[in-house]
Formats: sequence, C-alpha cells, structure tokens
Amino acid sequence: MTDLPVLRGRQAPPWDSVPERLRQLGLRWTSQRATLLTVLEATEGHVTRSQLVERCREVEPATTPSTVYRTLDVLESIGVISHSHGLDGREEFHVRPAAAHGHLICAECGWDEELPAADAVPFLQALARGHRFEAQVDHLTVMGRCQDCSEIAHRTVPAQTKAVVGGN
Amino acid sequence: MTDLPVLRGRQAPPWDSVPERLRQLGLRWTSQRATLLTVLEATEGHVTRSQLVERCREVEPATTPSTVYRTLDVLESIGVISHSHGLDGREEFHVRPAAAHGHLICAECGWDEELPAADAVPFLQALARGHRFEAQVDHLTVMGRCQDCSEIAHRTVPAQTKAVVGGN
DNA sequence: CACGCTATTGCAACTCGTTGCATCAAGGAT
DNA sequence: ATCCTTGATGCAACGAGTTGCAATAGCGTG
Repeated sequence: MTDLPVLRGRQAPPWDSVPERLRQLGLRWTSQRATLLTVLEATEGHVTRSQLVERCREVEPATTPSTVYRTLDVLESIGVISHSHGLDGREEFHVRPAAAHGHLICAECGWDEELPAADAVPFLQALARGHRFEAQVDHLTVMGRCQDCSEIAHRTVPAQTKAVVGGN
Repeated sequence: MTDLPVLRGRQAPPWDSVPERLRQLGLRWTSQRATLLTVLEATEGHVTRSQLVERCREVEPATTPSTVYRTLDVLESIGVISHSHGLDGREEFHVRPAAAHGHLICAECGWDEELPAADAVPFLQALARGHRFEAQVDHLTVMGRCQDCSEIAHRTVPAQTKAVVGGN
C-alpha cells in the first residue's frame, strides 16, 4: 500500500519546515501565518474555516477572516493540511499527516465516521481503471444513513413521511 | 438490481401528482410552488439553489429566495428532486426520476462526470456490510483529478508548485 | 544596512444561503 | 359559502465565505 496513485501527493510535512518551504516557493512567512500555524498545531480532528478564525482571534484578536481563508488555501496547496466536506458541504480541514481516510456522514443525525483508506481503495482503483479518474481518499465523503438512524427509520413510519415531518 | 438497499427510497414521481401528494401529507399547494415546479420541469441536468431562484424570477419576478429554498427542501423530502454537492460543496439539484448516479468531480478543472450506480454499488454494499452504513448513490460525490488534468500535471512541474502558482 | 519588488494584509462590498417572526392564505370542517 | 387551523410566505437580519484594491511589509539584492 505504498505507492498507490490513490494516495498520491501525500508526504510527511514537518511543522517547523513550513516557513522555509514557503520561502523556497517565493512565498512569505508572516506573523499572521505563524498565528494560524500555532492554532493548527493545537487542533485535533476537523475544523471549519470559521472555527479557525475564532481560534486565531483568541490568540491574536486582530485576526482578519480573509487572511485566514487565504492562508488556509496556501497551506493546503503545500500539503500541510487538507480538507473534506461536511454534511452541509462546508469545508472541514484536518491537519496532516494523519492516516489517509475518507468520511461516512449520516445525512440524518450528522454522525461523522472515519473511513479507513483500505476500505475505499478497491473502489477508487476501479475508478482509476474504468474512468481514468484519480480520486483522493482524503477528499472522499459518502453521505448515507448510519446504523442508529436506519433502525429508527425502519421501526417507525416510512422514511418519506418522517422526512417531511422532521425535516422542515 | 431491483431492491438494493443502496437504491432505497427511489420511486417514480409523476409531476402531476405533486399537489396531491403534498396535500396527503398535510402540506399545501401554492402558486409559488407551482412556479418552482414549472421551472424544474424545464430543467436539464444540475442546478444550484440560486440558479433556480433566478429562473423562477423570470417566470414570476416577485419570487423570494427563502421560499424557493424552503420549497426545494420539501420537494426533496418527498423524492421529486435530490441533490449532490459540487466542487465547492454547494448543493446541486437534479430532477427525478433520472438514472441513479453519483458524481466524479475534477478538483482542478471542475469537470463533472456522472458515475453510473452500477460502478458504485459494490463499494456501497461493502460499506453496508462493514460499517452498517446505508449510503445513497445519488449523494455520492468523489473528488479527484480527471484524465486531462492528470496528463497535464504529469507533463509539467510537480503538482505542489503548480498549485501554489495557479491557486492563489 | 538601505532599497525595491511583490506577496500579503485589511478593509469594504458583495453573494449565497439560513433563520425568526409577523402576516397571509390553503383547504378541510361546518 | 364561511370559518378556522396551521402551513407557507416575505421580510429583514444574520453568518459564512469570496473578491478587488490600496496600503503594508517580507526578504532577496546590492
């Protein structure tokens, strides 16, 4: 499982090399970026952009949203972080390196379960062969219904009616 | 391929039965909803909420965004339309019945290819067995890189650098 | 160490989508 | 045909995220 195209682009990104890597690319290391890096280092799991803005403000109240957003893009492009999409489609960032994984999200209760890369690789490889499409495990989000919500749905009224009553 | 859990909830939704179906559920049929239905009937492929608001305004200039948004939720809950997520995570609706399908989206050029349900079913069934997670083909969006972008990337500079230069 | 190029920042304006609430009206009951 | 319940509407305020632009400040160069 070492050099699958499915895992393309992954690399070990030591935190402390970020300033140098930016400079090597002609980019710059600023105090605002240092703040964000500090916040990211302390982050577990997944966070949205706005959550990161909040946390940056705790460290540096003068933090501006647009700066954070733009820096996130830069950090993602150099592989320090990556994002997937949550239930509402909103971007959720996680810090690398973490084990490559996708997400199973319950469309009803929002439960987010990590999907080990191994469980998705056969499918993604099939896509590579059949559709010549190089998919990224990290970016894979599958919407559906978790076990609990399934049981509830099967036990009570048909899903259609339930969805209407509860969904609006 | 008739009664897979993966295809759960699908049904043939005749356009003209929508008013009755709403009423049966204790919901109401209004002129605003009729406008939206008209627009949807004329829609091919995928549309975002805001695009639908625009088109409704062409028919009925007094159309209000929030009404359209809320009606879309209702129509989705009764199975008339369904949505997946585009490149930016934004919801994209499509009209049912259409062949159940997922989406392959190129994260670089935005190309959106339909993924036939058959290609995803083995994977989704594996999720049902291994994770007790009932996934929906219609809601499956796989991010990755299309053939063209792959070739370009392999032919030129490493993706990392390219992403930085072009990405901001 | 001062200079200059240009990446980055901060601001303001904007788009998209969501939500709370007072008001309106669909449609079943009488 | 009228009444009444309550679902639907429209508005206004809000939150998240994006973008253009003038001002600022990294950092490589001389």
